Amino acid sequence: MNNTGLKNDQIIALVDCNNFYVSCERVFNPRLHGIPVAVLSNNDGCIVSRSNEIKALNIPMGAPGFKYEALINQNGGELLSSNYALYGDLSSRVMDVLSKFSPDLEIYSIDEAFLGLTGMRTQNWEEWGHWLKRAVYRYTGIPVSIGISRTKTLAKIANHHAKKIAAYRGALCILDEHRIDEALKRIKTADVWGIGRQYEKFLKQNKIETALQLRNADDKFIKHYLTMVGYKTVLELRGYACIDIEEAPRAKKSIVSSRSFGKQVSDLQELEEAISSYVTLSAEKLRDQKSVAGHMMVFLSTNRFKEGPQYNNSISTSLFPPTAYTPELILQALELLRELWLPDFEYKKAGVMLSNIIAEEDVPLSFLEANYLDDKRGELMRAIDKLNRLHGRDTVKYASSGIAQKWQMKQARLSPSYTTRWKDIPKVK
DNA sequence: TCTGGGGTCCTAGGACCC
DNA sequence: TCTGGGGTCCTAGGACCC
Repeated sequence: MNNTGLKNDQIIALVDCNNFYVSCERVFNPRLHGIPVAVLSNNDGCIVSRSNEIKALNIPMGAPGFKYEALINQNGGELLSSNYALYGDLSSRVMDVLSKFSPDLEIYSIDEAFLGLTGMRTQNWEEWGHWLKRAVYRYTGIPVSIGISRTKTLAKIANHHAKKIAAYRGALCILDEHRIDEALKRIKTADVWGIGRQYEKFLKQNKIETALQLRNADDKFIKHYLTMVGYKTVLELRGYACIDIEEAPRAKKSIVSSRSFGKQVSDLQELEEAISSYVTLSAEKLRDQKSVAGHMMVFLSTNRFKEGPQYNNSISTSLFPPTAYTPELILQALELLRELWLPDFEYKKAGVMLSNIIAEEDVPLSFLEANYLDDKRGELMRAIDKLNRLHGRDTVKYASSGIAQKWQMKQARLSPSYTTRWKDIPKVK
């Protein structure tokens, strides 16, 4: 809740990249324009980004790729592996452009940002939105949609319409009551930010189907059944800002690294390699935000879509003193894994979660155990992180992560890393 | 053959204490 | 006969987000 909790004169824009991963692929591969294109999740599993042509074929979000491969091919389309190096890089370019338009920028996800516009002067916000949209496209090649209103939740709704209704040409501003009512009337509760499938179902049973009906719902009823979180959503629909723009990203309270394997894995040693890679990744993220973890969990599971004996289990340990020293974390994780592992199962996925995360400087003093940051171990981590940042991930890696890595995920349809790897830079002939 | 990965917040209920 | 009531901390599970 912000300080006032009162109806406000804020102006907030939500900028959302259209079909982001597909749009990234199209920036460097013009052949993909105008044909159905979908991008798959890790391990070439589910469809996580769809071009409009894919949506027109009624292929749902999250569907397993293999089920729709034939249909996509028949329509001259393409299925691609996800290329996060590319998307991450294009995302920062988009955010960079946005930061020139307002100092008040919250990067909400890889393809979305809120812009605080309060205090800016313009006669026509929609015109301003179209101008911003053109600028982002010109500098990055990424098409975006822009919604402008009084609260984040309302800006999301404006954005939704801007994207869906062609006449708005990608930007919509809803500030006066009449326009807000019109926008809310035309949106289902499930399309409201904060209302998911369960709440939609529940609300429908109670004759609340549109955002407008939700906004007008009884306070007590909402608080009781949708908790305070849902109540804040309703207040936001009424124009009371409850969710502030956060310019600085908050430190993570938990960090998970997990992957499905490219094949079934039974062998303990292969699992050890995987776990050790995941720990390495998690610890890097931990040090990136200048934190240490006080708790670690390792988990392991079989393929839930396959017949046969299932095993799905986890085991955890406390870390004292809390640490981000990779070798120590690997040691502990492997110990946990050996306890967790049972022979004769075909494993499909494993992972590591670090939690009880605190800032480096908040590590309690201990007479028994020195803080890793204060001795050679800290120096080592800083040196390795620097090398990997400079020369690419895994320039320096741990022997326990293995060389062969036969369990690695499948990425059969990966596009080149046009912007982040020298040898993949497109050549102009 | 082939079904992702990474987060947050809130609440209820149990354990424990006085 | 009569079986309190409040506080805190922790965890598991459920809702949501991208």
